[in-house]
Amino acid sequence: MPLDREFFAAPALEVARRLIGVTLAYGDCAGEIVETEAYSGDEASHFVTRRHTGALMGDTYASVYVYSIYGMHRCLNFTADRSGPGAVLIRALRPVRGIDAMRQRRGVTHDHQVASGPAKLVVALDLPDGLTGRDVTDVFRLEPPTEAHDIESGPRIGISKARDLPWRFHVRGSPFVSRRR
DNA sequence: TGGCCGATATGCT
DNA sequence: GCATATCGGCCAA
Repeated sequence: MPLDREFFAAPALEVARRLIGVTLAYGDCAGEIVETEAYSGDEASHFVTRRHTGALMGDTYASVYVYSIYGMHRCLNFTADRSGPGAVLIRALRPVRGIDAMRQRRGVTHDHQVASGPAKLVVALDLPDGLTGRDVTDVFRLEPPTEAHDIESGPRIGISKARDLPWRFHVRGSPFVSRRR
């Protein structure tokens, strides 16, 4: 049974934690989510720093939110929280299906470099423009974990504000997570 | 309308 | 470890 919209109605922190171990499928490709970050109304959140485009975080849950950064990268989020601003950034996947195609699009040889970063996974999955605002469950298929994972949390990566909040989650010891700076 | 900044990735030292 | 590519979104003016 795939996850439904209501999975995303919970606060972003809870959704971020619960997405670890979920298998994300798009087209012929799929990967297990091994790293996420939660954003809500905090100072690092696009709800604050991109008030117009980030309004989606307050207006919706279970919507796709893709943003671009540094002119050349795009990152995938799912909005969350039915009663407040929330989104979860998908930061890394362990490739599961369509691995050859993903390797080729990324121009890498090893599985652990295919989707070990938020912008990398967008390239690996070959996500098109125009997904923002679409219903998550219409675009992706999300299968819940079959096993429990050892989940570690820590500060979010690449932000200058609210660095103290431990809102990043990842599978402890996984070689498929993004590398810390 | 211009200038600044960023939830990044990569390649070089 | 550090520079840098490259541009959308934001706000001040």
